[in-house]
Amino acid sequence: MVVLTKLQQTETLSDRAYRELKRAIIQGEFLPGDPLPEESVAAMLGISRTPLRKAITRLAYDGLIVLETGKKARVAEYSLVDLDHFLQLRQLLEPFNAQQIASYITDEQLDELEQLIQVQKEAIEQHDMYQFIESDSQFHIQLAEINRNHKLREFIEQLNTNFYRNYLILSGTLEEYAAIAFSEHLPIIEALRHRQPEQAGEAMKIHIQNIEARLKPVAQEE
Amino acid sequence: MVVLTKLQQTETLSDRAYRELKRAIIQGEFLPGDPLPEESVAAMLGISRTPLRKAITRLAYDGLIVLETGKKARVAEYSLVDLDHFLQLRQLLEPFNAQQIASYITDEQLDELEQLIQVQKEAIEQHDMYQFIESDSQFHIQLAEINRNHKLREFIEQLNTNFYRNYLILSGTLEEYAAIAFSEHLPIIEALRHRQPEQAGEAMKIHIQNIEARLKPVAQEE
DNA sequence: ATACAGGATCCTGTATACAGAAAGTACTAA
DNA sequence: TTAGTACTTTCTGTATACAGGATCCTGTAT
Repeated sequence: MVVLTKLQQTETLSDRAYRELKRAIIQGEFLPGDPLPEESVAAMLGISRTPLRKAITRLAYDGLIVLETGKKARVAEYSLVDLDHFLQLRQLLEPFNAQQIASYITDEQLDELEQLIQVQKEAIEQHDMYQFIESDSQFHIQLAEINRNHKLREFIEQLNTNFYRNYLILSGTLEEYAAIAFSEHLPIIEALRHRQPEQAGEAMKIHIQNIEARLKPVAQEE
Repeated sequence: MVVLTKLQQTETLSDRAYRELKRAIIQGEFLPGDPLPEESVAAMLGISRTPLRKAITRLAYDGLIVLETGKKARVAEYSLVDLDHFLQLRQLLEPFNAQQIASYITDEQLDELEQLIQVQKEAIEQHDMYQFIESDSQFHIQLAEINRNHKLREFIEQLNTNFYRNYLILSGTLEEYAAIAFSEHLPIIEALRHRQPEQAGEAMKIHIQNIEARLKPVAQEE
């Protein structure tokens, strides 16, 4: 007898509100500090406050929204110190991840990563910086999704989501770095392709160190 | 002119529900797999479903509760694989934390840690294993609270909360290890007391490696 | 007995109502 | 003009109602 896992039930309004709000915040449609009054946001989404409140609670846990009892929720604002903190943790977790998955990544997964690399290349050629950042972030998140350690996946995803949302805002001079960042992804893929844990970890470590180095000058300007 | 930060407003019913449920789950009053129907849990707490739902959403993010659309929430069940995953991350994050805080920990903070150590000692003498685990977990969480990296604090707290809740259940033979675990805390404090980052990180690394080693035999029995 | 169908029951997801806190506004006094 | 105060509006926190899905129970057919 064939056993299939039942398909997940229809997405709830709350889930959709969560996805849509998350997207809007990441893409900068709501800016850091913007207030998010429940009634009006719910009206925008065409739902009531109840499902929205759950979505807001989740976004607060993701670090995208700040909640204070009795006050309006607002889009989180990050300082450069926060970004540095995120990078410290990425520096710790992402090379570890790259090293681990090198031993069990599949060819299909490698192909999907190559596709993302391709998207990045095109984004650079078309000077579409939003697309670049989006696919860059996606590259790191997708690498994490391969790991069997679910908590690690969660952590890396959270760090990247928080980080890239702000990277977009901070780095006006991003364009010149995009090509470099892109080129650093190649040795990571290469090491994974050859199932070399050490090299994959090392390549990721170098990449994130460089992200940090590239962010520093921007921080100086402030 | 003297400026004081305004005191936080009264805790909401939702916050209290969150704290109370978290406590009940960690202390084993609800067991892994137990269903948590909103209506009855709300009735137990003497509140309505609305504030409870927010508490449940938060506990789900903490990993203490599992939510599936349309189904009853239930207390999360962890496998030994999950525990191993938590330990891998603690292995990465906690030595890093110990190393960082060594350079700026205050004497007051060290004193508070010493007090926790004292509680642990007493718990062992009185064979109060629940108290021991509680204060052991608290020791690690309190070390994280000192770090200025807020995300790191969050991650370590989450890992410890999830870990210790299950440790209690898994380790019937805990008593013989409690004294050893306790003794491993001493060099950590000692290194912090002398503001030696390297040694603090190393002591924490050894400690967590040993936790892992002690858990392995238990895993074999299963 | 075992498997299945139908119905009753329980429970979640959602909308809505309302009290009291927060925020905004306009008016008064210096 | 500025500071302060009373009033109004807005908004959150909470309770509650209800529809439809999930679950459980019962009885029937194999």
